[in-house]
Amino acid sequence: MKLINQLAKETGLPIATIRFYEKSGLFVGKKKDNIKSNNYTYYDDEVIDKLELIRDAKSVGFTLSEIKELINAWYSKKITKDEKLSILDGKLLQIESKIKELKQVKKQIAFLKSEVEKYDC
Amino acid sequence: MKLINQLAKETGLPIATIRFYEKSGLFVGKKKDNIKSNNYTYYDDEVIDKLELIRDAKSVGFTLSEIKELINAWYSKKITKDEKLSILDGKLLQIESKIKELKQVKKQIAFLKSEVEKYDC
DNA sequence: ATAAAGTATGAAGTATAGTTTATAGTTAGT
DNA sequence: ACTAACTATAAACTATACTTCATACTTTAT
Repeated sequence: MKLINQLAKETGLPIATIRFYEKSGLFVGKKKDNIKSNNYTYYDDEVIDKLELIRDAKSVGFTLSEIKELINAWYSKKITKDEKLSILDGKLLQIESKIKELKQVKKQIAFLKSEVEKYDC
Repeated sequence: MKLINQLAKETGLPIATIRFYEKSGLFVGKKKDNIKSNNYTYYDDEVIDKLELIRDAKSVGFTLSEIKELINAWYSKKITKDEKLSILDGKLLQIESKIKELKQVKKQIAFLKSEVEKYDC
């Protein structure tokens, strides 16, 4: 079980950001009832995976609420298997389309490059 | 030469968004001096290309200021050829890394799917 | 035992990317 | 000629995603 500082070290995310994500419902930590002196929150290793998923998914243009939906598709017990699979398939489609758009942008940049090289503009 | 309504129709972007992008310096339109009765702005076809680039690049996580940098690398006359090429190469690297992250996210989703299918959770 | 570092919480503040509203003038269709 | 649709501009407003601040308590190292 890890404290928030540990999460920050392992993921490279600022503590305040991790707290913000937790508050946004992207994951939860646990309070230890047997420890009465403090109010610290403990996180298990699963949270590291979630934070890394958040980091990656964000950098390719997913919003936090899309990521939340994705995470819930896996971890939530409130939705059926079929609903989970359909959410995951939806995300896969979204990713395919993002890959297409990235290739499109890449093509445009390659074109710009060749133009810059051709004419000494 | 196109009016803003035309740009909106061709790109699918709201007029207000196009105005916002123009105000943000992502492109410029032209006022026609010979027409004295109105104050309309006219855009040439290049602007359509820019708007499509903005749309695609945004959807894969580029910020407006990153996109501006990219567009300027091509259209600006104020920077040298080598500077342009180095900016474009930088963007290509950024795209490569985004593609890697997308593949990573895809892998994670595929894994989640297989788990959902395996155990009937 | 005390100072430095860590944790919790709430609230306010900031940056980015728009969207909406208000006002006013212009053009096009009938 | 007149109405509907279009254009311009500025300012206020909104949503998302953080970041900073203030306060207070806890743990760790020396």
